[in-house]
Amino acid sequence: MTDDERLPQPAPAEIDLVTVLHALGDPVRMRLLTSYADGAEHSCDPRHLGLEHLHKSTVSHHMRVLREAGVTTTRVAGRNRFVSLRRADLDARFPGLLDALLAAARATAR
Amino acid sequence: MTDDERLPQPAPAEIDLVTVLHALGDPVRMRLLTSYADGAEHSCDPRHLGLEHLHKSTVSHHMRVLREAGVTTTRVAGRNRFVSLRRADLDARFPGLLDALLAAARATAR
DNA sequence: CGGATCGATGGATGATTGTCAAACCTTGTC
DNA sequence: GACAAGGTTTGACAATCATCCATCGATCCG
Repeated sequence: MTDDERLPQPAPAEIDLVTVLHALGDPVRMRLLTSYADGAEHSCDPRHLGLEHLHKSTVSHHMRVLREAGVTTTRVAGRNRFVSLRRADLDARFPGLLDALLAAARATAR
Repeated sequence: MTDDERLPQPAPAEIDLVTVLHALGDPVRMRLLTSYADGAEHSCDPRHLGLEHLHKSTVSHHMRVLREAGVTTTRVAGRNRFVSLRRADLDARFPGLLDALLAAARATAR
């Protein structure tokens, strides 16, 4: 099976603010963040994310940046990856930041 | 005289979230932000900012990035520039974001 | 087994970026 | 006017980055 493994990610205490902001300072990754705001797990398919124009390897790259920054976590299940927000870890380390970011993204994206 | 002019900066409504995050996704500029958190005006001298190791033109570059992102404003007075946070504009556009960022920076920088 | 699917990986490429150095410009000072 | 002071601008250079393409690995399905 090899289910329920996680791709490499920083420990909660190692999440660095500048690294997180750098990760989110890109329109594609900000788009991914807003997709993940529902708290659910998401596949990596660009077509499910409003990123049809991007190559799948490019999306894979962006998801790696988010994961290595500590923004997301990726669960491996079979040949699928399920990506979700590390909301609890982020809220614990940077209280209010994630909510402010998501609110800002929602307010300006329409 | 030519006092009290401002270097070019985006209008409040033009401040873009991703651009702001991109600007702050750099350790030097995050350091500048925390310096500006007191709300006061600051000179551009690297020695007044804990950036003695950086060339003055490098600091000038970083301050330009912050200003063009809408994070700071620069008042020209004689041969001096006075840089300060655009706190009101940022709070109006992204409520809670600046406070969360500064709190996060304070919490992790010591 | 054979083929298809999901996604990661490695290489290549063009664009962006952080840094320094040197020159420049404007303003204040002698 | 000559010179110093505070910053900006330009050029150069190395490093990083976003993107695509091709390939690969593992898993699931007939």
